[in-house]
Amino acid sequence: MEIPKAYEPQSVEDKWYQFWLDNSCFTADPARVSDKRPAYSIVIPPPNVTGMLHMGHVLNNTIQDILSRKARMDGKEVLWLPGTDHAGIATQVQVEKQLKKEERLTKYDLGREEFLKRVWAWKEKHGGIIINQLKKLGCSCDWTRERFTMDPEYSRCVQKVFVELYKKGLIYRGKRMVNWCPVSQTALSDEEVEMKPQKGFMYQFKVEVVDATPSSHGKVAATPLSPIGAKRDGGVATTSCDGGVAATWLTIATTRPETIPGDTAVAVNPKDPRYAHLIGKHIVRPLPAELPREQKLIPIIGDEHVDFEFGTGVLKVTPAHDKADFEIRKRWNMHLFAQNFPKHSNIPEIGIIEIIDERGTMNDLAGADLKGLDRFKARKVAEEKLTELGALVEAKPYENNVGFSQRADVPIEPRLSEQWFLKYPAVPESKACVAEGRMKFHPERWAKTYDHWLTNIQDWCISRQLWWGHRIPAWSIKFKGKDDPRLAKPLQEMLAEEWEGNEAWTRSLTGTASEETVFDTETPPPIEQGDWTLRAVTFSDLEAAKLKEFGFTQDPDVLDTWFSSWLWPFATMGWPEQTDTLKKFYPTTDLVTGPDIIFFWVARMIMAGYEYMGELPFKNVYFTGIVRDKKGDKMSKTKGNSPDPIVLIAQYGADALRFGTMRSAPLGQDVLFDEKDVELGRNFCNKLWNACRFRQMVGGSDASSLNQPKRDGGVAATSGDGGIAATYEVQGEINSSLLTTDDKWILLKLNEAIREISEALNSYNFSVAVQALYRFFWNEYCDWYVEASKAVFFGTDESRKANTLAVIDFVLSHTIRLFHPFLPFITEELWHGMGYATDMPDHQGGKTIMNAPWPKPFETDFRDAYSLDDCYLEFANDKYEVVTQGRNLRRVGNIQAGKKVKFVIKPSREILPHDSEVIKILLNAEAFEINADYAAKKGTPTAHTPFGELFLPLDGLIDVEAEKARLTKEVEKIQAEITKVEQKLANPAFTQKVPAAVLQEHEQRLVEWRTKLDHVKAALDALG
RNA sequence: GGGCGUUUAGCGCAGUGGUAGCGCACCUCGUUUACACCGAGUAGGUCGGGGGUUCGAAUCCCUCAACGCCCA
Repeated sequence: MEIPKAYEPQSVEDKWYQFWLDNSCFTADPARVSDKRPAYSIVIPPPNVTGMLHMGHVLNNTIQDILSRKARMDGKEVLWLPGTDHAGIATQVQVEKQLKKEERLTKYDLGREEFLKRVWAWKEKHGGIIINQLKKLGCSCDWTRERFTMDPEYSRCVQKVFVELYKKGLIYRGKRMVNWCPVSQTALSDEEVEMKPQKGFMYQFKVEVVDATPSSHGKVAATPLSPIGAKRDGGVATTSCDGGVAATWLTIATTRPETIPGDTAVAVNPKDPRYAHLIGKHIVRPLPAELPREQKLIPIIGDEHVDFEFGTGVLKVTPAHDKADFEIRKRWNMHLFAQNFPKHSNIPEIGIIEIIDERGTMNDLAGADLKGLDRFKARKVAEEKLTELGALVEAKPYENNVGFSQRADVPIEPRLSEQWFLKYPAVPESKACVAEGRMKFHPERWAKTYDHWLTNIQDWCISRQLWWGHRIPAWSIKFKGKDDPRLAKPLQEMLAEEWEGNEAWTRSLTGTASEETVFDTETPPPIEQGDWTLRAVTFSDLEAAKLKEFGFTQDPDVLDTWFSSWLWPFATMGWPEQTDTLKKFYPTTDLVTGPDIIFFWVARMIMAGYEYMGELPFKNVYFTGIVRDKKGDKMSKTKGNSPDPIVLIAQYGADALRFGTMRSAPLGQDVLFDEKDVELGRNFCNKLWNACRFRQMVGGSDASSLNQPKRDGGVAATSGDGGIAATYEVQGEINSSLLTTDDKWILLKLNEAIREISEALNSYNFSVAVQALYRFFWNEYCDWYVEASKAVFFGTDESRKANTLAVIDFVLSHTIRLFHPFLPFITEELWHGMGYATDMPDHQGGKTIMNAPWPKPFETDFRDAYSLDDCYLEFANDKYEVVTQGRNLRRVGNIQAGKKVKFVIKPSREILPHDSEVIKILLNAEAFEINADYAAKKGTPTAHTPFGELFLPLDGLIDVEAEKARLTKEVEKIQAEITKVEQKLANPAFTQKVPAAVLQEHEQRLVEWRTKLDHVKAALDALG
């Protein structure tokens, strides 16, 4: 049958993926786990359910697939658990965009319920895309266990966890500064904010300093300050206008003048000699301009955190719109509180004025000039206004870091708002397991980053003002007292019994033991003297129904997406039930993810693992690099520098994509991806294909030397259109006595490769493993062994031919297995097509290469049986050196690559017929003559080789001058080396101190170089 | 400002104290019965700069620089 010369991956890949699915090859069975068959598990980092496969996914999932497939071949019971993430903001934004584009509607037009229907519809339509793409890539996930973070059971886990943490007092509600995204209109956690350098201006404006005393009703009366002497650069300035009353001015620097109306204080460092004496006085805030002077007075306070150097050393404090300023206010007010307000009785508590609304628009309190403007527009207007007032001192271009919303890519607005927060559980355990090495990070350095984050950990803002996500399982109702008629009778009774102090209590409204609700009350704000809030938290549907009945309303917010993904390793395995899957496969073995989500996800999973399973969730974490383009830029949709992996797969094959990606992905470094890598992968697959094709051609079924077919193939391995057909049989036993030096050489090389590749994989060094495979297969097997084997196949010794086939089958059947984790499709095709599957029991490769045993380095017995002594490595290397030298001579003689010529050697040792035949073929020589008495003519190109003096008799056809020049250059090179070694050896410090072995090695090196020099000089002389 | 990482041939990378390597690209030759998605052979490097330790440094130490990432 005609076999295609080039490998055609498309049909092969689809065929085998379907075969694996049909035969449940990826399905893990906890019942099969035993001491002899240990469990191996990975949970996939769940991709965004509506996302598309990108190069980052390719890298990440190829690695997981390699680990999984290798573990199967190691005889483990493997669970690679897949699934998708609902990805709150990302998905919601996507659907909103679509809605706007196609129907010109906003989510508010539809209402929450209807909008969520649309999101689910979107999910149904697009949710399968990325899963199918992973299948295209060859991922061996257990699809029967596929999970989605909003599956009903999963949602229940999320709610259960929320309730338990609330009960423990770790979840609380609070009015805090949060990172607010004015576009998505939701709070974001610190981790979702990306700092980006931003070009803007540093504005300096001056304000008047006044003495002020608060009047009895809180208003401040001002008297201009008498002149003071201090005059500093940019700091305090005293001006005296026309003999009038002199005023003192402070200069303040800011990048956000639009927030001036929100300033409630000015802070200086109490240790700053320029300003310390001003603490306790007030300044006149320039904006809003229309306010009466006494309403614009704000205090100057001291705060040790103020940087002397930054700006003018005077900081405007906008507690409602800046995190640091919020903290300053808090510190100051606490300081006053601690001192019972004695010292600075003229400085009241610092207030807080919100001037920007949730959409990033200035509100009424921002003043007539700014009101209604977008915050960036307002900045311009504020600048104009300051100029108009004569307050603006300067505006200098300035670059600073601004927090951006990762999703919406707009500057976040620090904003005070009511949110849910979580105090992280199990922090000490989580820190210890990595610090003590029970959990390993690869590369190790990420452990530091992890530790640092855990040390400075901040409470997690877990609420999001979104609609798509897990609704917070908290309900509330307002009431005035336990007798408030707004409360249903049972609630009144409950309050009467339980409501003492502020402790939370648990009750079952439905009277069922398994269904319960946690209750708690919130104190009303003191000023309003408003209602109390009765809060109820439950994950029980029955209880929730009851709450609704009693008039409770559910919190409108949803939980941060990561609040569901941090449960992923066990929630996907059936937790809280103690399922068999959970029992056998948790903790998981490896986690493969990007370092960009080390805080978002990895750290939080570890904490959840300890909190809920009492154990770490995985033993190893492999952090991939970031995939960049060949110029080093991060790949992104907006830049358009990210190739579509699916297009690449269609063009080159999934194996090629995997191979190319892994080959260029060094441990711990970013991956500079180039389509050339995929092309290389395709070429490699083609080489593999053709090497097998060669085996098939030399050992076809009509070859008399081959055994009769043993069986009829078994698995339907072959395709009528393009596969390799099993038209011949696998060769049987290798006959030790018939092994050539080439055979021994390649077997020893194979052994080296097995060792090297296994070691690389065990240490997660994938690119090293791929490169070792590449080198072994291409440079050692194809370039030397296959070529050398032609000496046998073109000969007449049938038993030798059969033996060589046996060696080839041995090497190929091992090599294909070594390749399988990297190139799952082509290896499965060849495994069957070459007939290697038929020699194996069903569960060990007979059915699929996936379960074929991973090759092990040879045992001593095996080496002895086949006389695999390392001396054969050296001998064969010497032989190939003769060939290389000979090819060099061809080049010297300008012999065209295709032309057959005669070589002569004056042997320095015995050369057996087989070896001389190999040399002849590898040199593409007409003849390889062994002649101890050969007398070369002047001008005959010659080279010294390990087998003796090699000649290429050409009857003076060569360019003597060019060859002389080449050899002269060679002489110079060798002489330089000799000088180097001689100098070393002449140094007594060297000869006396260096270890004997090193000294000996240097001495021998000198001898070798000198011999070589003699030979090259002789060759030069021979040219005349 | 603090931390981490990187800097070796045109490009991408190996190289844990003892003769600087691999792949790709380049250049030359070649369609020989596995493969032109191929084969053969050249050429190409003061190992980022400076200093130190050492008989000996790409490798260890110090320092500077550039680039990248993370945290303030």
